[in-house]
Amino acid sequence: MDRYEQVIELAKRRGFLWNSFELYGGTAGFYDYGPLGSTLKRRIEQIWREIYVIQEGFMEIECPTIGIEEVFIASGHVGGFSDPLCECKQCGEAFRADHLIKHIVEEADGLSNEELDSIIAQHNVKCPECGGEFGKTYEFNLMFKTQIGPGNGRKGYLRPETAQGMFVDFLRLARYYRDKLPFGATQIGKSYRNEISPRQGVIRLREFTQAEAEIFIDPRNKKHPNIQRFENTLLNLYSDEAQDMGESQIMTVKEAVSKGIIAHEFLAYQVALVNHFLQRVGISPDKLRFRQHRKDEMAHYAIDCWDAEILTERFGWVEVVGIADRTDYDLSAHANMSKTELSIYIEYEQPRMVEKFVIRPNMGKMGPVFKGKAKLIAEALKALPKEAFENDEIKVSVDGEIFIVPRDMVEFAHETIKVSGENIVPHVIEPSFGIDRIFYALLEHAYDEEVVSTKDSVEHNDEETRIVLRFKKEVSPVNVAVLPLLTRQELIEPSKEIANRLREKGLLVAYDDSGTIGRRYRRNDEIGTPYCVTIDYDTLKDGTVTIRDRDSMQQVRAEVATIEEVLYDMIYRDKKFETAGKPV
RNA sequence: GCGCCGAUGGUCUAGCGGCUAUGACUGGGGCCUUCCAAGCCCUAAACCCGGGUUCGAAUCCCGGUUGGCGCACCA
Repeated sequence: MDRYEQVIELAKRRGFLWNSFELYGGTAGFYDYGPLGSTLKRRIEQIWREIYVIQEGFMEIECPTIGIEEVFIASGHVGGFSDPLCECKQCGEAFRADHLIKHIVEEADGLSNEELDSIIAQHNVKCPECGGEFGKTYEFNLMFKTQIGPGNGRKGYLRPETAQGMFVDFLRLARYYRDKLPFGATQIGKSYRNEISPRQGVIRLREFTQAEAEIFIDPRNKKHPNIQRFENTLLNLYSDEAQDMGESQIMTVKEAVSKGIIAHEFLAYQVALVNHFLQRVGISPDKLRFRQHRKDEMAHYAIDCWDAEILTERFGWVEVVGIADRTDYDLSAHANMSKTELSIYIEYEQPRMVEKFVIRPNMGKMGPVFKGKAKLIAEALKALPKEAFENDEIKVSVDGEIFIVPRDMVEFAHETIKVSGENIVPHVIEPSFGIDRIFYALLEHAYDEEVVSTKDSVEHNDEETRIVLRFKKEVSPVNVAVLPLLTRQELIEPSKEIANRLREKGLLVAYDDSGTIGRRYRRNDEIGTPYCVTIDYDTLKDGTVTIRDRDSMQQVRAEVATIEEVLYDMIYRDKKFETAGKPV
């Protein structure tokens, strides 16, 4: 069994991850999060919220998981997702069917699959790799399609990313933030991609959870006001250049910016923030790197793009976060599609006096001549370039009709006007997290097997393996296990009382009185519970309990009276275990 | 979507045409128990689905589902 299998086996057994629809045989690409899994996932998301929503101030919004067709036409997903593919029967190589016949037909992209098939057959197109014959063309679309409403209602798609919702709401968001850049919005939610062949467990899913932030910034100023926070933070960077050499480099954020390795300060801050988040939830720093997209793999509109990658035993480096400067691509695309300006008005510090060529149609003269069309013609005149007014007669076209306007019907002049600002289309910085992948990486990095001696190891010379999930305390799905040492009424009652007090404090508590104490400790090690509180007969005498530390298996005796504060502080406030009570 | 290999209680597994289907661990109940998977008793729990071959199929064949690997794909 390799590490992946061990982790998945444990996750299945203990209620972290289950195959969806198992009762009916299961379906690839879908996973259920069990009781501990959904708790762990929620705690990861909660830390993400704390960082992005509360600290950075990028408010969370919630958009539908179904989007209408226009949204995905604008975003490029409709076009970019439905490539006609066909495969060579001989070597299995897949090709874009329309590309294969480009040299035969002019407009190859508009053709149906059947038309493509017949052209391929007619012209006897063979596989460029091996000369083999092609199979049928099929549609390759990663979006789930659906119908909104009955009959011939609107076409809809399950969203392939949460990002579009935030672009579509841009004007509302800008208003909410009182038209001041930079601002950002975030969304945590499900996205859907109908993967051809999902594998690798939770690494590639058809329904998955994304946490995305869309940060709108002034394209002329990509500095970050709070960059000093991370200036000296060390990042493991696998830059375009480093990839040529095959080795990543560790350097400070400051250095990465000043050497131009990361395109600009704002992006560098985001890379550092991702680094901070991943380590806080429990990713090992030595299994984390940031890989820059190569020039040829980067989307054409992006300036710079970095993936956070996490090292896993079976899958190698797995991309878990993408951080990109998407420029004004998305806003411009939606502006075009919706015919609505998506920009922010930015006032200059000082109003500027600008020379301008002004056109003033004389409506007194034009009205009698052009009657009802006069107004439209005047509008069209205003849109003409300066050169159009050099002749005596000005040609202008309105609704396909050409009008000749005598020059003396129009006045024009160079004027100096006051301009106090301009409309700017913000650039978008997008950190996009795959929560499910982070979840898996966390399990794998937390998983540990340790050889320990058992109770009767002296007699039997026995050793056994202890499985421990070494979760960070603030993410582990159970904070504290409360265990009566023996299954006896006089111990069970005070135990339940203590458990209730811890719950009132907001801690995630598991109460367990079945089996021997050793068995219960191991059970809790396996699900990563950082502390176990055990109630014994001394508790009844002197009001103390033992607290056992998951990682060291050491125990201290602590006062029952303040037990909830002590545990809370150890879990959330970095209080040291040794200070919790007297060593046992 | 193609090729190769697999699928047996919750988990891991034995089985190789002749069952009433191994075993371990886990789970539940009990006895005993004063801190790291102790012991004893009891108990629950499985042949992925559908066809076929055969007197007889967990076992052989076909199809599907599903998992792994390779190819392709990953906007």
